[in-house]
Amino acid sequence: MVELNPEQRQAVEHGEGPLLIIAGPGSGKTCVITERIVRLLRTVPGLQPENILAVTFTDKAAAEMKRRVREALPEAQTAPHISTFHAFCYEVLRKRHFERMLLDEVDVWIFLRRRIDELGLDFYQKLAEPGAFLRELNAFFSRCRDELIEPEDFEHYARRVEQEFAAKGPALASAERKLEEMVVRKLLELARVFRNSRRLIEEAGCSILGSLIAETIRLFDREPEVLESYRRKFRFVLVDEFQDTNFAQVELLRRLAAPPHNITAVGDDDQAIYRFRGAAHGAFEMFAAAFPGQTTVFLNRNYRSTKRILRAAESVIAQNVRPQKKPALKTSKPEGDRLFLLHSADYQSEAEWIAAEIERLHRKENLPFENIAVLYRAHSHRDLLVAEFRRRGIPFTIRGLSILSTVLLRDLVAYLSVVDSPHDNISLTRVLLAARWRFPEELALEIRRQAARDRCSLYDVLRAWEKTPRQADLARTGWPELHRMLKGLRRQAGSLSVTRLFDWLLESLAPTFLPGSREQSHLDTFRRFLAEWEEKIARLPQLIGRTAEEAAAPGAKSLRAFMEYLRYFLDAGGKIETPEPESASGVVQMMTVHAAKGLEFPVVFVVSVAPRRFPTTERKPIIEFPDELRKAPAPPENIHTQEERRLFFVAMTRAMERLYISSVTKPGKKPSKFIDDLLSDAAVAVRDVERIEVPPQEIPPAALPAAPQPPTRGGTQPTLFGEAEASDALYPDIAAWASRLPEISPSQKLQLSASAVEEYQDCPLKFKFSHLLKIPTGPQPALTFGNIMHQCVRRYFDLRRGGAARFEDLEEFYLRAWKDAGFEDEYQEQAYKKAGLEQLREFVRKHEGSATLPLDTEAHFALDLGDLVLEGRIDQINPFGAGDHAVELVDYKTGRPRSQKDADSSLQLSVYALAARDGMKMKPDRLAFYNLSENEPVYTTRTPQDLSKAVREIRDVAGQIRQMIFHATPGFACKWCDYRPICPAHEEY
DNA sequence: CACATAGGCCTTTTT
DNA sequence: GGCCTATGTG
Repeated sequence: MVELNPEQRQAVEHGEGPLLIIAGPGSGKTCVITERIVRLLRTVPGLQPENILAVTFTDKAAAEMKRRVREALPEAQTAPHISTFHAFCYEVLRKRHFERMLLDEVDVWIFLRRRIDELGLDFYQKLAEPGAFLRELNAFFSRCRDELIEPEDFEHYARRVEQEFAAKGPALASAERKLEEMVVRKLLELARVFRNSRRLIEEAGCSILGSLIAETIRLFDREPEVLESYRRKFRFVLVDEFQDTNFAQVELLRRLAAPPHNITAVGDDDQAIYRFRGAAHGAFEMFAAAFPGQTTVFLNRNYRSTKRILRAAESVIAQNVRPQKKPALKTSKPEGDRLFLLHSADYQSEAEWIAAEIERLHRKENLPFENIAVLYRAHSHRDLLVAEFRRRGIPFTIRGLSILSTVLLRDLVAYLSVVDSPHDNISLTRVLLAARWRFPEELALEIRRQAARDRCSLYDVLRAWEKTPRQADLARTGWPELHRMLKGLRRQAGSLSVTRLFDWLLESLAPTFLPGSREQSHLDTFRRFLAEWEEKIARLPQLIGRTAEEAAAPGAKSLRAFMEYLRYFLDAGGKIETPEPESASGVVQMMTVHAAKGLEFPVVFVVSVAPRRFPTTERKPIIEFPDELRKAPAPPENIHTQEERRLFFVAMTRAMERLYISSVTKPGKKPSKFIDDLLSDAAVAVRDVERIEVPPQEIPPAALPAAPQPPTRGGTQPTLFGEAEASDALYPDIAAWASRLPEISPSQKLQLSASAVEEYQDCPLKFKFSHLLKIPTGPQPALTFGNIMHQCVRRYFDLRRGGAARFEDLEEFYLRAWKDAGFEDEYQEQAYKKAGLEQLREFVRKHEGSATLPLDTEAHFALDLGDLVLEGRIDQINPFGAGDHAVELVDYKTGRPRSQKDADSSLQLSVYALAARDGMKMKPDRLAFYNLSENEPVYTTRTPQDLSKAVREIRDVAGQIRQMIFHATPGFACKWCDYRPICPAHEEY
């Protein structure tokens, strides 16, 4: 028997009736639950283990609780039912012949993406990215499910709002009416899509994981005798992490725990951090309403942290509005070390200082690495620190690491992609970089140049060369061997299962890893992902085809299908994570604060506590849940900050002995709000906190031109390819390759276009890849479409020049010019095709009656600026106004409509104006972006000063190019960058 | 004080 | 690409 404190004992010994245990961090909560189960079994007459139901939120928590109970009751023949909410519901439903396959969020996304034409999308749709809103829509439907709102309920609501609008609409002012009309239209669309998606999923014999609870409640309400049998069976119900329950879950518990409500809820509202995935605000309020007459016990004795850590954590959480008065955390532990409040001016300095400190703790204080945890708010916040750990050789492990970003998997996926589509230029580029293929960069560059000239793929060039004297050059490389291997795999790709194909690929490459190594574990995880995919599509072929027949076609389950699935998987936000290692001894633990919940470490670093990082800025969901439909208590106004603060509180209370809080702010800027919170209690600020000013780095590395780095890998690690000799042959050294200086002959004038300059400004490395290394990318829907539309506009004016321009003629031209290159699928292609035709129809209508003909179309220019040549093509030059040589320059835009602001600040228009003025001796008095999507032009002008400024901007870029500055600037735009698979900024090791 | 502009950011996750 | 916040400007 464990020794219990008075509050713990009260919780354990409580008899019948609802019990609420508010358990602060480190207060021995799991122990209390376990002991309570043991005590109930010993004292309640006739109570058997199987009469107890205990629910948690995660598998991990359930497994842990099972283990503890088993240890406490070694003599028991049976065991209490301990599982997650979802597993419990699944079991209940299955006993009632529920045979549906469960889809998680990613698979729901993929399933619906394949049937996007059946969803009835209108407003929530994007041409360039058909699945763009799917995640938001699913999140919204999931929100509805958490509030027990079914498609029919939502439909009722939408209809009601529609009727209200019909009644009051006519009285509204026009602008307001339009706005409200839009709201109604969106609601009706949501109702329609909700209904359709539910129907499609059900027709396929599936159910959404998140709807299990609602379905179980429906079962209980429909068949009271089923509920009654569970009530009789489970005489006591215990729920862990109660603060994370949502309305549906409370409703489920309310049905299970009938009077006298033998339910025990354990939780802490100060640790509620899962609102984003549906946890309701005010779970304890709901508890009080559902189970009247509760006894509340506060467990506030902390067995984890020092007094100083607890006082600091308390001073932070005290800034939250807390409805419940609860006693402060106390401990019999010593005062302990002071907290270290670090302050750095930038993230690089922060990373270096922390890495150095960890090194020091390990060397000087003999602290084992596994005693140290680094916690961060978002995964991306760890990047610099990881680089620093690697540089210093500090061992670490990352929880929740997506293996697809590791070098090994990026390599293997590239091979798979080349096997599937040899014309995937980027993947082939990556494959050829492996030392094993001995493919010199000079040769690769020649091939890329040839591909650019011939407008074909790298693979086309390689194959063509095999029949020419250039074959001799190829023969000196590993290409013949690689090509043989790829062809062999490709021959089998249509018939072999992906797991077999993958095994074959591995045999061919013969990588060797130490058993238990990180690489081996990643490999195993990916292999398992493939096997699970095969099982999944065997049960639900509709995941890989739109129709069952399509999915059953011969070869449908092959590599092609998998690669497509993988693409969708990533679009859907899917992540393949490594399983948690059995033991993490000897390595620093890195994880998000969310992942750290429930864990404890002797030394904790909370990093990047900075404005907009921690707390993050609030981002409201694109589709907001209507207040009117909410059944759980309404959240307070500043809920976001409060939740972030709880997260910060959770982070702090993970520390047992020593806590480092690392604040980052540029000089003169305000630090994170949480730093103020930490220092809000004057006594704590003075007594318990030691401030450390981290010296800034001399030069932030991002500002440096990328210098070739010595290979840091290899050495003691095994080599990936058995026959490669050099130690750096483990992986293609993307970083070293990407930082090789390109050859620009100094005598040659730099040739630049407006888009090239903009590309450089966007990401210098991207510019280098495309303009200097000439790495070709594949066709893209937006570009294919844009190209066709430009041809059509040109055709229109050609027709007019020859007389009449009828829409029918243009239509015929359009359909003949159509190319199917690059589209994601038939749906996207048809959507584009339709939109283009509509735009052209409107274009013709709009230009009826206009008599002006262009002076020129697609006018090429090359403007010599002395040290560089500006090149480009002006879509259209029109006569404009009365002045001599006065013209209007028009650029047609097919994508997102450009705004006035876009036009005013466009470098492209400035360059056109420059070319017209200085190269063609015209007066560009008006510039226009013509938005084809809405058939509206946006006009702007440029003053001579504007043009000088543009020239300066271009010269500035040219100067940086001459200085060979080509670092990557990773950011949000990377999501759409074709070069991502070969970008060193996206390699994790 | 109201408004424009520039700069920095872009989560967390259940069978 | 869009949004939010801190900062600059009239």
